[in-house]
Amino acid sequence: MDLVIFDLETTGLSPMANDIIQIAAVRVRLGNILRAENFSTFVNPGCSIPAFITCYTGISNADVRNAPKVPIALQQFSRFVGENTLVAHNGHRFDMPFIRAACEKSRLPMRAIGYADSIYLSKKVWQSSRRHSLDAVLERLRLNISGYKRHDARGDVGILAEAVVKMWRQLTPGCAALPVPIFPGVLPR
DNA sequence: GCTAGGCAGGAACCCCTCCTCCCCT
Repeated sequence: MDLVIFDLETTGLSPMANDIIQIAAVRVRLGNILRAENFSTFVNPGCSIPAFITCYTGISNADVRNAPKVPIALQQFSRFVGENTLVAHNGHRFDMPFIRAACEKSRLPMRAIGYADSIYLSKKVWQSSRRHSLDAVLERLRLNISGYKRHDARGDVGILAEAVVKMWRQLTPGCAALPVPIFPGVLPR
């Protein structure tokens, strides 16, 4: 069983009011990042991207104009994931609710998929800390992120994969099983 | 020109509700 580390960029924070504009993912097997096995796509949200989101993510209307719409992009992502376990940072509160809402809005038939939230890895490694943002995790792990573009799903997913593997090795040196809860989520069927 | 929604977890209190903070784009 592999892990699929993924990240979404969206037009805002509300799964009901906002839409996905980029999905990126990379596969991890037994604690090793399989960099060649990656997925990334811009997503055409069918609406204009707010200026502050373009400022924050660097993703413009021109980037998504010819991209697949949400249902197609999510179905492609779902095929890439297969039956493997998803991992996202704050996925429990952000990414997975976004995917569920996007499926519901597009009336896509759904299937069950397990997912973990890397915030729980951070909470397990640094139990006394209250800060578990991705930036806080990167700072504590002293990861060199100079080759990655932050707030672009492709960059963030590369960074997150490195962070997940590093925390995982600290908690379970053999990287046998992920030592955090696996929650029930959904992807398009 | 535009910057918001909702969960988790703690406090106070005894089972909920309220409150505050975190975290994501």
